[in-house]
Amino acid sequence: MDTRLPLYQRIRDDMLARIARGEWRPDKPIPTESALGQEYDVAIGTVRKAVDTLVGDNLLYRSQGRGTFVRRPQFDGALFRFFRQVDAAGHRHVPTSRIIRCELARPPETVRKTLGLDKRSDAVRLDRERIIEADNRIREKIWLPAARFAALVDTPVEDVGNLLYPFYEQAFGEVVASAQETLTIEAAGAEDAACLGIEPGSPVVVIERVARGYDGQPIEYRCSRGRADRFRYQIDIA
Amino acid sequence: MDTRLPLYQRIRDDMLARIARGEWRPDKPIPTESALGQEYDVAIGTVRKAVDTLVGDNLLYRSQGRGTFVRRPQFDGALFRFFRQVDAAGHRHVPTSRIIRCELARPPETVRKTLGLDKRSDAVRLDRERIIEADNRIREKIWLPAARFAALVDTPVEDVGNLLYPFYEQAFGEVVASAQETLTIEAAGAEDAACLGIEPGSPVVVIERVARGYDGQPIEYRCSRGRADRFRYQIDIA
DNA sequence: CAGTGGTCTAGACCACTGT
DNA sequence: CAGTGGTCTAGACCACTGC
Repeated sequence: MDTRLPLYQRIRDDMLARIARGEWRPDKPIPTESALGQEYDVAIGTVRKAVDTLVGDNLLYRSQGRGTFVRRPQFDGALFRFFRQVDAAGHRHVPTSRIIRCELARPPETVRKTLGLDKRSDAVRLDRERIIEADNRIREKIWLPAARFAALVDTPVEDVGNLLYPFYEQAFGEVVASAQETLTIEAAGAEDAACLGIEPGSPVVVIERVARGYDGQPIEYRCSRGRADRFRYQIDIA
Repeated sequence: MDTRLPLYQRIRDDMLARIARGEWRPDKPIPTESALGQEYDVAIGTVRKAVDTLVGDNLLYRSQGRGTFVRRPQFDGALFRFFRQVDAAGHRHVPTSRIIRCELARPPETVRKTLGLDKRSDAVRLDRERIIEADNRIREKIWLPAARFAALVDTPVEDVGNLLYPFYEQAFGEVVASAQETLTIEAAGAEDAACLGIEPGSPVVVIERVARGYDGQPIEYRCSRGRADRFRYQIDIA
């Protein structure tokens, strides 16, 4: 505990650690402000300021009269913001997912480094196809650290739902709290072209994602490919 | 003034309006907290809370011992985040800009609606080429409301610098405070292919941007095109 | 040194929630 | 109704800036 930092920042850091280590779970209330004030032996205003910063960072949310709760991160849908998912009639499609492969394998060098694995360790490889529209699919190659996810290879694919992050939390207690995505364009190879229903050489959008827990440790590496002509991404800059 | 809103929110709204109408200018200090407390006839803590929200939204910044200042928005560089701008030696390139055309013209329907112009009004059309690397250029088509920017067509192009937003502020007092960008991929037409030095049909990244002032009113419509094979975009999701 | 924002406290009162 | 967070106040003391 760095005593040079203001009290409210030290309290903030401690609260963040309690979320990261799972002492406070998503959608569950944290102790009341007066209880925290007593526990940390500070005035309520100081606790409020610490809570304010975490609310500002979207890690907590307040509900007047009920309490303050841990935010459950919700961005499994982030990928779908990238692709048009509205059909001619204006209906939204919820993409379905199909797991093609799930096995222990030796990850490529870049994936190994990204996940922070040592040289000799295997990882769980998960290949998946997602169907946004009849003629618009996404191919995903996913890598997970075997240390935490090895049991996945023995899980029947029926037990894994359409969305992976809720499944990670339910089955392994791993909560994805943030992610970094890198977006590039490349020409489709023969295999991708066949899978995506386009000509070889047609442009393909490649989205690489590293998903991390509250503590910043990498949980998942994911590489998704889809046809570029159905791609649309919108961003607000402030 | 809606008296149902908390005091600090009403003060926040009023301060925002003072920024929007230019009473408080970028990089200039606003009145001290105690002065604002007297002016609004509230306690300093209430002013602090109002200022806190504006600092949180990045519209103000504090400097201890000096004062609180209006943030000068800085995202003219936002476009460059999209394209690789580091050469083989690791040096960063500052793109240069060349204005190709600057005239009054009738804007396309979509541009007219985006800028909120009525049917009969012209707009300033600005075509520009930006050079990121020797073989990587961007073509920009820019539209500006004639009501505020008509004098631009009589301005020598030498007076316009490499960056447009600082010029808008210096010459017209218009400050760009936010923007929305939409990113899609399309096949290069003959003209774009020639300009960008690629084969017709090659993939091109299209970035449409609407730039707005502090008050949310549209200031500029901009459409930029560049070769997709040099494109890279990185985003953090939290 | 005077003046600024930064931190921390203490307490009053209000608005909302669930029982 | 009791308990929660939401608003607002008032004031003490600290740390930094510029003259």
